[in-house]
Amino acid sequence: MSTQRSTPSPAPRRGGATLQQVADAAGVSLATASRVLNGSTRTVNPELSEHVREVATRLRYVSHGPAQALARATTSLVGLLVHDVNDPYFSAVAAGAMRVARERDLLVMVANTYRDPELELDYITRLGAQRARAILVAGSPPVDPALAKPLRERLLDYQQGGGRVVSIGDQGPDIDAVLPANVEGARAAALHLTALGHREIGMVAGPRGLVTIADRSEGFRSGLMDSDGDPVGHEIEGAFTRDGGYDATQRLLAAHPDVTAVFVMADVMAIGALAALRDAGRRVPDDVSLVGFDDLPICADLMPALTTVRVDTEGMGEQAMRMVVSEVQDEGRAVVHSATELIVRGSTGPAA
Amino acid sequence: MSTQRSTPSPAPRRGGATLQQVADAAGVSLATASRVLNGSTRTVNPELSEHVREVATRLRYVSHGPAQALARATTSLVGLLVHDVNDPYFSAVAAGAMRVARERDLLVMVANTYRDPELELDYITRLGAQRARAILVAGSPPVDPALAKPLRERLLDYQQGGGRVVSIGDQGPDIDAVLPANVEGARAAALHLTALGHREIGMVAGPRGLVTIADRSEGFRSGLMDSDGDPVGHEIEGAFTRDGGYDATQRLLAAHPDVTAVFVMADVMAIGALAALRDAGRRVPDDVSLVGFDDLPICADLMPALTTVRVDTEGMGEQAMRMVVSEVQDEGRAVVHSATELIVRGSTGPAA
DNA sequence: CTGTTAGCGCTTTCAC
DNA sequence: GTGAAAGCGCTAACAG
Repeated sequence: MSTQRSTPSPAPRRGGATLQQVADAAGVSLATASRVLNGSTRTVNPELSEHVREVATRLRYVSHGPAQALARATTSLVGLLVHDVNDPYFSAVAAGAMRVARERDLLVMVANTYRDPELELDYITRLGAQRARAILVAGSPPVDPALAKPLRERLLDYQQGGGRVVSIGDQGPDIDAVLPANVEGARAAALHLTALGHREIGMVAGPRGLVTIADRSEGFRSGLMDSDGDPVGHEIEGAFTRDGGYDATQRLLAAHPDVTAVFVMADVMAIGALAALRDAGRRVPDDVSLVGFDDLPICADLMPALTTVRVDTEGMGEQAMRMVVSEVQDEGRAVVHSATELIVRGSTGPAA
Repeated sequence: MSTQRSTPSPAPRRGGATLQQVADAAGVSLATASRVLNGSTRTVNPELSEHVREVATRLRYVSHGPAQALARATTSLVGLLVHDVNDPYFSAVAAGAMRVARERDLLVMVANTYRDPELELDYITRLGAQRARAILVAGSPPVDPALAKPLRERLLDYQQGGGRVVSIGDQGPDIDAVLPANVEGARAAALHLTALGHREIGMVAGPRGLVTIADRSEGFRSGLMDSDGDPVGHEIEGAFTRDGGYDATQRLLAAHPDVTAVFVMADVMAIGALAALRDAGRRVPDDVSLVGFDDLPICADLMPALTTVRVDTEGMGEQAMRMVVSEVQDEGRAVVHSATELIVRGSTGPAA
């Protein structure tokens, strides 16, 4: 576009001085400058070192990440795949992960996949292209092996290329994971409800294709099974959002007006369920008891406060990030379990 | 650690094949392979192109981001500085920013600064070192120029190095910004309350050092000023969290038991305020009206639903990210305003 | 403890 | 339309 100049003017350098310039200005070799400025095990004469450091500061030297990555064949970048950062569940996981990333001097690239398999694959490729040192997968994998396979394979590819993968939720063999006790938590919720005398119980599920939901559903049913009085669960599916919960609850009430308790498999949805119950004129917990899952911070401030199953979301994020920087196990994959706990609050009470 | 080998075994390549290997396998030059595989304006014979593409796929070639960054002197990485991703306000901004980042094929590195100035500076440096193409600053800057200066200067440094900076909130001259109408929104809240007949009004502020809070406080006071009946505002400061709001409201009630309305300058805090009011036996809105700020999604589902000032958080995130990739203005900085709107719900009513 | 010297993988003139 | 070659900025042997 611009006219060619015969004397190539020294374009204003993009990122300050280069290491070479610092070395020259300090009267040392490139190697020495490198050693003092960018962490090396090799030791350098303290005085010289100090001098180089001064010159670097004066020249506003800033290391060139990409160049270092190229030379070192490794980066300090970690990818984090979430369904949606704007969902409190994932933002908590992200916050946990970032806390330890910060301690370890890692930069976190967050990718919102909107639960779109194509996007997920694409992001993994892009993170691989950036030579991210690791990828954290926070979203629940699909139950259907056919659907899970592409993701899993792409992850394995990436892993084989030298990257580390840690998943929150089971992505199958060879992929390290931290596993929330969804089954146990849901089971506890069921026992709680049946102990209160509930027999006709609604189950508001999120997308059944997700193992998270499948596990919670299964755990709840197993709890029902082991309770006296032959309690029965009526399951309905909804979108993984507030409105999805609202909508599903309406349908549940229409189909089974006699339920005295509802188990909603995610708090985001439970918020909608609470609204639906209210709009339907059902008092909580007097007419209908409500139990959620995840224990989002807002739960305690809902009216009534929501009984729910606590999941240590931040802790899982931290744990996953810790695994990323840990030594890889020689034998088999690393699996860490994260406990869940039933938190009883005001939204549950004895059956009417 | 491991014993030195005389024959340096060809270590399993970290990221699959290199461009050179693809070129060789395809029987073309490195340059040609580069042209077909990584976007170039130069045109290549369609057949040859197709052939190279096939070979690349077969060899599982994945471009090497850092190497490209080095050669091109530019990256597709953007930094996003937030106080805390786990705060719904920031996670919404992040979600908006990521949506357009995705459209533009940009990867977003998110940094949690916990409102720590040191950390902020450090992250900017690190993002600069990674040669991030731009930095989005989402957190409110400090009011005190002395405190704002280091951040501002670091940002300017980065910008001078060729990076783009866009801030949500005013970081001063030369830094592009998207500015939420905090003053106007707060003003509207005041007018709403005084119109309902309130005269003794509590103001629960977040950290007064932040311009966001200062603006909201100022706007509210100006609204009070322009109202009839000489309404008076009692301001109290609290931490920028649910508990901060709870605590500050308790103190407010103790100091000014006669308030009939409370304006809380952030919804996160308003959630705590609502609880404090409830715990103090004040009915909302019968005894005390409550107005928040931000319009977090949960507001509509609180009991009562919270009257609040809507801020287009996601929209601001989108806008900011859009500015990042837009042409830089030749003259002066780019500033975009984002409107706010009072949303009246159940938490406000006529003065007792 | 310090300097020399190969690259790391890719882009981009510049010739052909 | 295609290839050869010169780097981009830095690290890591290797030799002194």
